[in-house]
This record gives sequence, C-alpha cells and structure tokens, in this order.
Amino acid sequence: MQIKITTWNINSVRLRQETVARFLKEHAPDILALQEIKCLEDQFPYKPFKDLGYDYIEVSGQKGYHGAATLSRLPMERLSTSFCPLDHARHVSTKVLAGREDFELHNFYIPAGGDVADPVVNDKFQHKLDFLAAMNGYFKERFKKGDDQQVLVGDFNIAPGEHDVWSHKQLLKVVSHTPMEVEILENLRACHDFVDTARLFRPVDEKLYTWWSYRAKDVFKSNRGRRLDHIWVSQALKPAAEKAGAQGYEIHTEWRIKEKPSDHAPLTQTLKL
DNA sequence: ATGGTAGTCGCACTA
Repeated sequence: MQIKITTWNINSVRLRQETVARFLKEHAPDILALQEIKCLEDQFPYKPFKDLGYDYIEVSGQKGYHGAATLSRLPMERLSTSFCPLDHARHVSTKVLAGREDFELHNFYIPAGGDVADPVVNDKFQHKLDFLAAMNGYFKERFKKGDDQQVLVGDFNIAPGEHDVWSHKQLLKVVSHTPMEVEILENLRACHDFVDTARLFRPVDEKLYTWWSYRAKDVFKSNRGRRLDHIWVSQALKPAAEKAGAQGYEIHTEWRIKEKPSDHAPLTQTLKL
C-alpha cells in the first residue's frame, strides 16, 4: 500500500481554495495537511475538497490567525491532543486507518517565535520553546505506550541544518535558524529517533528550501529560502519512506510562483507500507 | 543597515 502525504502552509485557505483544489487534482495525495488556514472551523471550505474525494476532514481554526486542517481520502479519526500553551489553533492530530498499518499523523504549525531569539525578553520565542517541549512530552508518552507508528508534518518554523537556509552565517541570529531553537528541535528529533525524510536521499550539504519570503523582488533569482516545513517519521516507518525511493520526497517548488501563491511550497512524502 | 510583502480585519497584528 502506498500513501502520499503532502503538507502545505497555505496562508489563508479561503483565499487559495482553488489553488489547493488544483494541486489535489494534479498530485492526488492521499492526505493533505494544511497550516495557517486563517479561519474558523465553520468558515472552512469543506465542499470543494469533499467533492475531490477527501471525505475525512479535521479542522482546528481560530479567527484571522493560525489554524490547521488535515484532509484525507483514507478513514481518519481525531485524536485529542494539546501542544499549545496559549491554546492557539496550531495542530491537528489524527489516527489514519490504513488497514493493519494504522499510524498517527500530527499536523503542526509551530509558533514562528517573534524577532528576538531570547525567551527572557520575547514571549513569542518562549512560546515556541514551550510548544516544542509539549511535543517532546507527548511523544515520550506515545512511545512508552508502544504507539510507535508516528508521522509528524507541518510548518515547524525552524530550518535546522546549515544547508536548510541560503546563508548559515547570515541567519545565525535570525529566528528560525538560531542555535537554541535548532538544538531543541534536534534534541526532540534525536530523543525519539525520528527520521527527517528530506535527508534520507539528499546529502546534508544540498540546499533545500520550502519557504521564500514575499519580500523578495525575484524569488528564485535571489533564492533566499529556508527549509521550514518538514515531514518526520518514526523508526517503525523509516523502511516505508525508504521504499518510496529518492522520488518519494518532493518539494513542489513551482507552486511558490503560481498566481497569488502562499509563501510556502507544498512538500510531499510517499510511504510504501 | 534597512526595508522590502501578504493576509485578516481594521486603522494592528502576525508572519
């Protein structure tokens, strides 16, 4: 069984619902995890996506900001989780029912963290660190219980590697690539032995980006990108990601320059279960 | 070193 999972920070799902529908028709992922939907649950455009076969839709919304939604063609049950200390709508956790190969899918929109990389003077940065700590606590419990089929996707708002940003040196003091948050994210990954699927088949010194600022004049000419969006799998699912081969991981870069694009490109990982 | 853009809902905030 093959499962294609896409994650995409859409920066307003209502504004871009037609773009999303076009993507779904073209790439037909089994699961789409959206972040920054920027609407309430009852404002979410369920119909266009249900019409395309995404019968299972779980939304966590709030007015104007943040918000996440997971759409699936496979049966999926909502899990009740809590990661955000401020109770923002920043995650949707579900259990995907894929026959004997059920797995948990966690769709995250980790706080960006404001401008100053110091939790003492910047509440938003502290919030980001607290959110990461809550993730760590959750997965500790899950693995203890033996629920070891875990997929984590979303906008983590952290580009961990030197080659996950256009200039390691120039971004060392820029929130998203500062040593403290990078270390905490790396600890979270290593502590649970999660696999960053981006680097399964790509060397660590290959530049990979999923986000480019709106403020650039010519996005790909300057190409000042960052890899803020991630798909991680637990060790139990590593063989499934490996079986998909190098083509199993794909950053859909061209969607960053479609008409009225999000500032993030969609990102896909295929699993062969 | 600075400011550049986008979205929601408004005249501010978040990214």
